[in-house]
Formats: sequence, structure tokens, C-alpha cells
Amino acid sequence: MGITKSEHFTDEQNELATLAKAIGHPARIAIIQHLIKVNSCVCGDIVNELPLAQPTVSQHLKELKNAGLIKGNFEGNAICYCLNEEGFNKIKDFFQHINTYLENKKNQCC
Amino acid sequence: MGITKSEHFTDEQNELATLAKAIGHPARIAIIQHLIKVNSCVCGDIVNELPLAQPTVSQHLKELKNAGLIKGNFEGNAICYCLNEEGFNKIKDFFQHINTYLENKKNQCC
DNA sequence: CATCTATATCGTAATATTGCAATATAAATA
DNA sequence: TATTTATATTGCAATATTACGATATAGATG
Repeated sequence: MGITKSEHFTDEQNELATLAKAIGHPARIAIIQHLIKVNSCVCGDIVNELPLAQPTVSQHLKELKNAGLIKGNFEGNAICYCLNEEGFNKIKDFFQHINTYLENKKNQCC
Repeated sequence: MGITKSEHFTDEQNELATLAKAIGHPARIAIIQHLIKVNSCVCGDIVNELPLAQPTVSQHLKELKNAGLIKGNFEGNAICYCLNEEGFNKIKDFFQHINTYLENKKNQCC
């Protein structure tokens, strides 16, 4: 089959999965790290930073954008990308929940 | 090609991507949420909680285990699964870094 | 030991992802 | 308007993922 049975899961579960999946590629991790590192809007030098061809980078940017993790504005004929808080805020709560749980859990068999 | 070019990225980037990718499926989000909810080791009732066949659940558990996000102990003829702090701690720093950045960033074009 | 119960593995079909060359598009500039 | 520059889209091949029936395995129990 190969189709993820999204309809059997909650919207929250599907949304979190989509976000995590979008982050789940080293090229997309690299893009996120680069956007943080340069601490400003990046107008296209992402292609030069990555060991991938331009169409491939464009595809990764598209996936991050679709997931709501980055956003881009036209700036002349270039595009200015930066992180999108909305997307990251959605994951933040999930991980904070997990961390709180892990800090307090006791008497587990493993 | 379809092969992720892991060799061109740093170990950290590959590791973070592997962790995020493992989380990036609604069934695996559901497993994580369930393990937190029951607040104890779960010996096999995960299959009953999910809308998927037993082999499929077993496969998802394997992926979470391989990524270091859960661990399992034999408990009689059943297996006891719970969250693995190690894996989650690795992602924690990444997201904390992002959150700190997002809270402080200013004067961005987007 | 035979059987039951719980979980894993195998095999396979359907689908998704990754990557890139070629090409298209769109704004800027000569 | 022709050209350049920046980015996106298309098309396709290679590979990975998802799902499940069938089957294997391993401990518990009769």
C-alpha cells in the first residue's frame, strides 16, 4: 500500500507528523541552521551553501514552506527566506510536553 | 535518484534529520503520545490503540527504537516500551536553539 | 512437550521521496 | 525589447516508506 492512513489519526497527530517529516532531512536541517546562522533574510545564497543542485534545493525550500516552517518574500528578482515562527511554535509545545514528562517520570521498567 | 546524500552533510545534521524523520509519521506521534499518556511501560496494548495491523505497528516501533526515541525490555513474553530520554534530549537542544533565535530576531524582511 | 500469546520478520504491492537535467518563468538591467 | 539573473516546474530514474498477510520466533502455561 504505502499510503499513510492519515484519516485514522487526529488532526494534531497529522500536523505534528507533517512538521517533523519536513524537518527530517539533512538538507532541510542545513537550511534551517543556515537561516539561523546568518541571522537575516537570505536572498538565494542557500543554493551555494548546500551540496545539491538548484532544483533540489528549490524543492526542499518548497517543502519547508508548505509545512509552514519558513516563509519567503520577493525582493526584486530574488527571494528572501527566513524562519516562520508559526510552524516552529506548533512543534514547541509537543516537545515541551515530552520534556516535562521525561523530567518527572519515575519507576519505569525501562 | 532518491538517495539522500548523507555523506555531504554533518553528523549532527544527519542525526537530527533521522530523529525528526522518525517522529514524522502520525502513527509514531500516536505511539509517543500514548506512552506519555499511560505514564508507564506498555506491554503490547499499543497495537490495540492504533488503527493499524500488528506487523505495521511493530515496524513503527522498530523505527522509533532504531532512532533512539523509545526503548523496550522483555517482560515475560511481552515487551515493555517507553520513551528513551537520550533521543529526545538530542532534539531538545536543536529546538531550544531555534526558539531562542525566534524570540530575539528583529528587523527581518519576512 | 503441545499450545497459546505476544511480537518480529518476510515478502510484496502501492505509493512517496530524493535528486537532477532540461526547461520555464519572472524580475532586473542593458 | 533582448539579455541576464534568480528561482520554480517538469519529467524521470533510483530508492525509500508504508501497509499488511503469512509466517516465524520466543516465552508462558497447561
